[in-house]
Amino acid sequence: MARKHDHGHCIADALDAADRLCARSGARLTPLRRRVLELVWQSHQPVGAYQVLAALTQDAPGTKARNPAPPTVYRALEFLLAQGLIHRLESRNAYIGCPHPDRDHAGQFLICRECGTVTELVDAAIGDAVRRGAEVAGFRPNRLTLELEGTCRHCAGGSHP
Amino acid sequence: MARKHDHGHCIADALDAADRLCARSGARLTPLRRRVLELVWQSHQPVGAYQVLAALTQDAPGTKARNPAPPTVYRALEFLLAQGLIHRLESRNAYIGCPHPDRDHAGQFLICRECGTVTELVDAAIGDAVRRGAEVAGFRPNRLTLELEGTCRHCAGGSHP
DNA sequence: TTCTGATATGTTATAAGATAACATTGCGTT
DNA sequence: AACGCAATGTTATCTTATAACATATCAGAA
Repeated sequence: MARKHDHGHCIADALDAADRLCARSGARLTPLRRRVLELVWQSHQPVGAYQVLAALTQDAPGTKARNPAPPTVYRALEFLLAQGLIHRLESRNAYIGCPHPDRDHAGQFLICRECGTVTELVDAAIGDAVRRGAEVAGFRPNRLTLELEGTCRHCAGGSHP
Repeated sequence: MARKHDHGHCIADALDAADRLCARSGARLTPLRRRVLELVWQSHQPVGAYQVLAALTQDAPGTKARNPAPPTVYRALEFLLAQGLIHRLESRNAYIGCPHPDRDHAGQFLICRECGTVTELVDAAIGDAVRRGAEVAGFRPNRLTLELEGTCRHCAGGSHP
């Protein structure tokens, strides 16, 4: 996540991918759900459910949802999670868009303390190590939560301290 | 965590270790904090802050804290976390006693969906893999959250299904 | 011993995150 | 048009967590 990039492109890509994925799977990416996905993608920082709610509330009053309530948002988020279009960051109670919703994967996240940017990792070695560790303990794994808090390349790097 | 074990022993051990650790470090393990630690150790299932609060409320009315409020509990939990005596399970918003508070380690947890039992792992291979993955991304790691949800040996095992 | 400053705890109020339960809408099918 | 189903709206409430300020307690200095 470079400091400067065409984020509009990120959003457009994500929405396109979502359209394709849902078209293929038959899942209904309704305008509301699509809008929530777009809002979650506003940045590479995780977004809270109530931030999404606030943004929805800002939407032109002419829109369907004139005064959305929490369940509206949580239901949309739930749908997007189920489709693998977003992830939930447990350590932050927040949500973030998934950059490769097509691939099946456990979320592994690097969360920067300085700038809040979250980078998703898909590291087979980590997955393997975890699986092996679980196996030794006789544990049959299902869902992995892996969140690493620290300092990202940009915030640590000498170029712009 | 076998189905049957002398859990009183677990608790006693944990409290002893806490006493020793705090004595050495100069941290003040007050009666309240010690009591909260004891309550967190009531089981090998994670315990919520409000469960601790409820238990504290049950304590003999003669005790100092006749009607404790949330901050009382959260402050004690915060202290125990800082001393490494307990861990927080982010995916559950709950707390669990640390079986080896002396060792410096990142929390790696196996959480059973069936029985709720949490086992703490200290797996160097996992830690290494994560560090390596972070390094490749130019990320300087600080705090690791690793929680694996699944089925534990006992609940999966054929002996008592 | 008494004072004092720091740390710990009490108290009140509220913020933030999430869900239960039921009502309504909208859309495709028959 | 009538039905059935999925999505959304609505109201209320629950759980988790913290802010802000008051009081108490303890260790060490005077």
